Amino acid sequence: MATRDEVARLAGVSPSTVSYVISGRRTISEATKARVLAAMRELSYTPDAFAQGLAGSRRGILALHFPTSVDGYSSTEFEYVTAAMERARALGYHMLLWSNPMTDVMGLESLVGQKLVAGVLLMEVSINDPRFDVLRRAGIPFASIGRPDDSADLSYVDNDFAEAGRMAVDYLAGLGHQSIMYINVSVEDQDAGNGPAIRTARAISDAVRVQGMSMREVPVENNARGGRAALDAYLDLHPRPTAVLALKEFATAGFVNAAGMASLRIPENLSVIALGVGDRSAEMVAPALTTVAPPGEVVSHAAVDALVQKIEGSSQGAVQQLIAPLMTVRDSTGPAPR
Amino acid sequence: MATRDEVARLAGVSPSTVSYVISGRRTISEATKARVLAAMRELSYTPDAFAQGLAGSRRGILALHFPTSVDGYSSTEFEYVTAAMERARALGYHMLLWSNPMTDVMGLESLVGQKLVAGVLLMEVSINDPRFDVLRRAGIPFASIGRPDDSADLSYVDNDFAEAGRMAVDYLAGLGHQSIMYINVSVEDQDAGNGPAIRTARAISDAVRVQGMSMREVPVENNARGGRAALDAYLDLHPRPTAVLALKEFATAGFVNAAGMASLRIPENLSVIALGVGDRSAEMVAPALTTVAPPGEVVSHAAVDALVQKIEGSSQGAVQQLIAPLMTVRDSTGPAPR
DNA sequence: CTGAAAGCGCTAACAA
DNA sequence: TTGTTAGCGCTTTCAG
Repeated sequence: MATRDEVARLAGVSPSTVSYVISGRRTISEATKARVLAAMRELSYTPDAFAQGLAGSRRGILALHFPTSVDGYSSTEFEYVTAAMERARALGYHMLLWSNPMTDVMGLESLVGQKLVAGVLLMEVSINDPRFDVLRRAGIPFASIGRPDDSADLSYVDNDFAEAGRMAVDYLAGLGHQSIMYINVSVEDQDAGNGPAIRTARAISDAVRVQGMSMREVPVENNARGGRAALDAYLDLHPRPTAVLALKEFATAGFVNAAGMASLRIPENLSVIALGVGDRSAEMVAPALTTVAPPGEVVSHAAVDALVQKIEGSSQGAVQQLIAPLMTVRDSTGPAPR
Repeated sequence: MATRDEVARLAGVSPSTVSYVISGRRTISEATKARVLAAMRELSYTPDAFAQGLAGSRRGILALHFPTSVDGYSSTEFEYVTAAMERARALGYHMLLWSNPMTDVMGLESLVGQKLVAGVLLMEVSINDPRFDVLRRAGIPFASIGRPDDSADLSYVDNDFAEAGRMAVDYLAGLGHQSIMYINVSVEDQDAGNGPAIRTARAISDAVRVQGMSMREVPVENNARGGRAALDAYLDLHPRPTAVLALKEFATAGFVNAAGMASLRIPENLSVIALGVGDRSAEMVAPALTTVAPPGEVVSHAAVDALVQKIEGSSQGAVQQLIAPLMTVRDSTGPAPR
């Protein structure tokens, strides 16, 4: 691989001139610029990222912290990752996928201490997430997809759970449903401070109250077994709710499939709305799930934008944004049975 | 952030001594080692990754090239990514997720030219993948999950499609099935050189011949619509096969769901085996899919190991490994109807 | 408009 | 067992 000095020699200019035609931080005559560019192409020169990082301040890598999860990942979550990646690329950054456990505070400190990355984007943020303190103390730019409870000075992008809950409940109310069941994440997850679960529960119970409906909440694990457990819980309810709101896609699929086995007909006997589930997952299930979810790329894009703004100092203060959900009516919802 | 020189000063040693206690490339007396370690902790020192990369040879980052796909990603594919990430971390490397289109040869050249990454791991490899030439020419270590046709000198880890096809067909034969339909990827994907599709088709048709069975092949897009199209094709067949082998999870789910709508009973009327589909996806569908697939982490782990061996020169020659599939019998297979 | 030169924070060869 | 020093390939200030 050619170095900058070789390019300079070939072009008959000083090394710094080569740097300046690349960075554009100095006006260069068209003539020399052309010669330098030609030399660069001739030697197929690409600046060494480590040398650039050491000498300058610009570090062209973002870290995306996607903590390991026991439940595994859904394609919905993956959509966030790929969208973030694409946005980072569009803005001229590489994306380092970092998946240490959320509690690995030391690991995070060390990642940041290496100064490898220009900023950190956090995913799977909990209500009282320990990572914010670490990052704040380290003085590195960061932003998050999701937010903790104390988020006054933070840059984040999050789903508008309040709106999503209301939208789902209002839609069901419009179909004549009076009583719903909410399939929540497991109690352990709730205790761990799962923001989406907590905020969604709040939004739903508010909306239910406004509509004068009733609601039961059932916590289950996010897998097929959890879905079956939710169905068992449902069957034990008297009277049975006519609609179900569910948060996680594996549990939701499990519930719907178990309902089918039990000869419950969706949506004739029972309507189901999946919250926060992406299109592909919604269509893997029969009947295809009606969903209320934010467009995944919008969230990721906004979050990457917020992080980059912090890094490049192109904005003062924190960027805080709630992304409005979209409702996609598919085949799992219908009028309340009478 | 503290630098190495500050640590040295605090510990009362020379800067290089600090480096040597970190790298262990020199024997240091217990006394000074202890003092240096203490100073490092006191200043919470972490070596600067860019300085290390520039000065030394070791660049602690691997790139995982996961090309963007129009069909979106399944959770099965994501499992490969997360498993690779975990393995990289275990071996002391960071993982850069790189998702430029597969045809972006210049982008790949530039990534490599930056010398940011110590090696590249390729995913979604096609039969005549252009990336290998680029990497070979650049002289950078690389390995792949999947393999091209001309793979003599390459390091790769791939699924053992021949074995998978045989395993699936033999199992169906044992259940008395005589005639099967194979849901392949789209013709465009096949033309693009989709290795898994091509090798699986070959394996199945070989196994079918050996068993004296008959087979029909139907190419569809990997989404719910494709699955429905596959069902239409199935219903047009006379006589209808009693078993279906399918390659992609969204299409498979679409097929199974459409079959349910058409009152085809699985597995009573029709058995379905999903090839290469992960457990979570298999259980999102009703009935849960019998699968033949390699353990995803095994593939990724082996591939990362192969790459790191190339980087660290700890092995001569190419590492080539086919991972044996596992069959998980769930609810979508049963005896052939009579 | 362009060049010279001082680092950035390390690794590793050389010297003791 | 430890210290000294020459780079690694760039960015950017200081000088023309």
